[in-house]
Formats: sequence, structure tokens, C-alpha cells
Amino acid sequence: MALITKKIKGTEDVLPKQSYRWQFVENIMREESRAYGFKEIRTPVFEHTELFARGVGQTTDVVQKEMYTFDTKGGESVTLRPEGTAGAARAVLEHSLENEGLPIKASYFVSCYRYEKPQAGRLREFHQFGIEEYGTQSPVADAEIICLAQSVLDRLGLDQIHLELNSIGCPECRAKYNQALRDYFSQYKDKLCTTCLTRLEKNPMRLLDCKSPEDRAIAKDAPVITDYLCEDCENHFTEVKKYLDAAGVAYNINPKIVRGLDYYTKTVFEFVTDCIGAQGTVCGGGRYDGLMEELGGKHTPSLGFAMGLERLLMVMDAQGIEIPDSDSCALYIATMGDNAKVKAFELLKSVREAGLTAETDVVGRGLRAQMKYADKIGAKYSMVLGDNEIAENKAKVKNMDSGEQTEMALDETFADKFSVLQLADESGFQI
RNA sequence: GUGGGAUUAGCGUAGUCGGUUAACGCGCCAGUUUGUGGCACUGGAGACCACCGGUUCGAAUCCGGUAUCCCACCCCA
Repeated sequence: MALITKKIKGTEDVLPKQSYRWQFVENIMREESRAYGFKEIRTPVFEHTELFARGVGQTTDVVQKEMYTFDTKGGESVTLRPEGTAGAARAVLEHSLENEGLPIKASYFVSCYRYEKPQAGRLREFHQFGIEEYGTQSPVADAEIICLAQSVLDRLGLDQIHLELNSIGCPECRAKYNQALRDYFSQYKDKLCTTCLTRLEKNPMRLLDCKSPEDRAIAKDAPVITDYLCEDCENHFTEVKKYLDAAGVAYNINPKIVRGLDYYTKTVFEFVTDCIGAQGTVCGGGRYDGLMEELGGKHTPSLGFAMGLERLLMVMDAQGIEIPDSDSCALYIATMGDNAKVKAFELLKSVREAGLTAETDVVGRGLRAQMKYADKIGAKYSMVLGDNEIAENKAKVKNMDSGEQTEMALDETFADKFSVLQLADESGFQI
């Protein structure tokens, strides 16, 4: 078969057999968000290009070389969102949500687009679950969202993921620190790799991240951000740790966690694993007190995080975590003859209205093939409907695990009785 | 953008001193006393061997190019 085209590089299809895994993960995220008082916000996939340029930061790789940007017929430049924070912040400002009381607590599920070269854990279209909180400078909020992230990971059954925590201070302490880094690394100018030389000018904190062994050795003795925090930032960081301790959330202070997006201030964190390849960050976030001002709003201290759904699913896969599939068929009705098809149609409707999944043959298979199909789709019960059953107005419902058959009347009580039978079997009680 | 690896039915693979109808497992379809699934058996459908070009009497197999996928750098979820 000649396909007219294939899917775009770096995109994935979620096929019907796989979707329950996504729904499982998303449901846990929804439940945890609700438990912490966050409500979902939905924003457009595309925004004016300027929003991301300003919000994410002109100097970032994301803005400089990874955005899907195009001109509309009307001549305006728009961009597919590369992340979720800017759009949510824009919506909050545009609708003046601060008037509804602070803090504003929002959660979201978004697809994001970045023109990168795909590899394990990195796609051009990927999906995030995120949390945003606006209008609080309290360290309690920082600890709270980290707890929320931890709860989600715990409920997904994941281990071998550790929390890396740092504070990169406010713009004032960061300026002092960047100067200290420049002073330090300038001594080794002739030894640093070429990318690090440009980092030295543009973003010295990135030097701490370099993978080259020589640079790493130099970075080992570099100044540490936590020694350059102002009193306010220092206290804030101490409080965050205090609340995390109180909640029993384990963390590792890692001065090298700096985050790649310009808007971060003070608290930054990542949940990292090494079981899915090189792209091991499954959740990243922190505080961004300057973002709302950058977007034209008034000063509104804010914070949040994003989780990569594909990466989380990969970790679950790597760790062999079983995800329950709740979508399987409760009742399959095998039919013989036209009268039976009509009767089955009628019964199915009532069973479905009772909230159960029920199916019948729609491709014209023989009885044996229908039974095979019922088995293949994992139907919990099957029922054969033919002229005999219709004449007697009753039929045998078969438990596909035990093979046990129960006779049931084909009247208006059928759906209810079937529900009861199913519940009884599930809970192990006899009726 | 820079590297490394891969590409044979829906999926996973075999198949190189180049040589008749490209093999196997799973899956799919049909059947095995025509009213009952899982097991087993029988049969069937399904592949221009990624694409283009070259070498050769002859190419899945050798050579060149292209594309796609995977992995890593970079960056990030």
C-alpha cells in the first residue's frame, strides 16, 4: 500500500490500544491538581510570536532556533507554543484574573512544539502537564508545588527519580554571582571549550553544566550560587527547604541546576531519572517573579512547573509499571440471524446506558469467530443470541474467565441484572 | 546544526563467496460433526527486500546518492 505521506518527523501517534496509558497518567494529574486547589486553564496552541520572545527570553535556544514561527495571511507573525507558561501568563493578564483574588492557581495539559533533532525523550511535538501559581511570594507556595509534583510521581508508582533543588536568587544576587563566575572562569580562558567561551559572555551559569571533562574539572571549584544569595533570597530558600522537610520530600541541593529559560528566579528544581536515556528530566520548574512584569503586567511573584508526559510514560515503561486498562468490554453479544441482531441492539443500548462497555458483531462473522473476537478484546462476559433465545426470551451469560453460564431473562431488567452479576463476580460474592 | 547506527509482510526477525516461485515466529482471515472463546491442527491473504541510480548475463545481497527512523552532542519536558 502506497501511503500518500507519513507523519511529520518528531511526532507520535497515540493509538487506540495505547490511549488508556495516557488517560491513566492524566487522571492522576487532574486528581492531584484538584487536591491542591488548582483549576485547569486552556489556552490556544499558537500565540503572537512576541509573547514567547519576551516571555521565554530572547537569548534562549528555544526562542533563537527552535520555534515554529510563521506569518499568517494577515501578515502577523505567530508561533506554535514551545512551552505552556507564557500562554497561561498572558491569559491571566488579559483577563485580569488577579481581581478574582490571589493567588491564582492554574493547571494545564498542553502540546508543545520545538524544532529540535528528535532523540530518546525528545520530540518536536510533545505534551506537558503544568502548574502555574500567580501572586504569592511565600516559600510555602514553592514547597507546595514541589509536593504536588512529588505526589503525582508517587501515585504513578515511579521510583529512581530524584529531586534536584537550587536557588538562583533574584536578579541582584544573580548579577553578583555572574560576575564572580566570569572572574573565576576567565583565569582558564585558554582551556575552555569553544561553546563555553561564548557562554562566558552570554550566560556564565551555563558553564557549570558543560559535559566536557576538562571544563567539568575547572567548574568543580567554581563559586557556588548559594554563597551569593542576598538575605531575602537566602531566607526564602531556607524556608522552602524547611517546608519540604516537614512534608518528607527528599531533595538534593544541586548548584548546577540553573534552568534554560530566562524567566526563572529564586527556587529552581528538576525531577531527574537516568533510566530513559540522556533526556532524563521528567519535571522542571521553579519561581519566576519577574515574568508578569516582563509581559506588561504589574509585579506578580509567580511559580510553576511542567512535566513531560512522554518522558513519564517512558519511565513507567522502563520500570515495568503496569497500568490498568479500564476500557475493556464487559459484555459481548454474539448473534445468529437478523432477529437476534435487532434484539442484541436493543439489549446493548440498555447495558450501555447502565454505564458498561458492550459490543456486538458488526462485520458479519460466524458464531465461532465472534467468540474468538470476544476473547481477543478481553470481554468479561459473552452471550449467544439466536432464534432459540428469542423464542424463550432468555439467554445464557457466560463468564469468559470461569466459563460459568448464568441464565438471564431478556426483558427490561436485563441491564440491571447483568450489572449486579458483574459486581458480584468482581467482589467475589455469590448471588 | 554536528556525529554514530539502522531500514526485508501489520509487528519481530532469518536470508552476503551475487543465481530459479524471498523464509520463519507472532498477528490477521477462513475452516477442523454448520449454536459457543482460550489449546491444537489445516488452509489462506499479506513484501515492487526504504527510494533513485550504477556494476553484472543476473542484485535483498556489491558500489554511490537520497529519504526516513533510532541514538548521542547541543538544549530541554
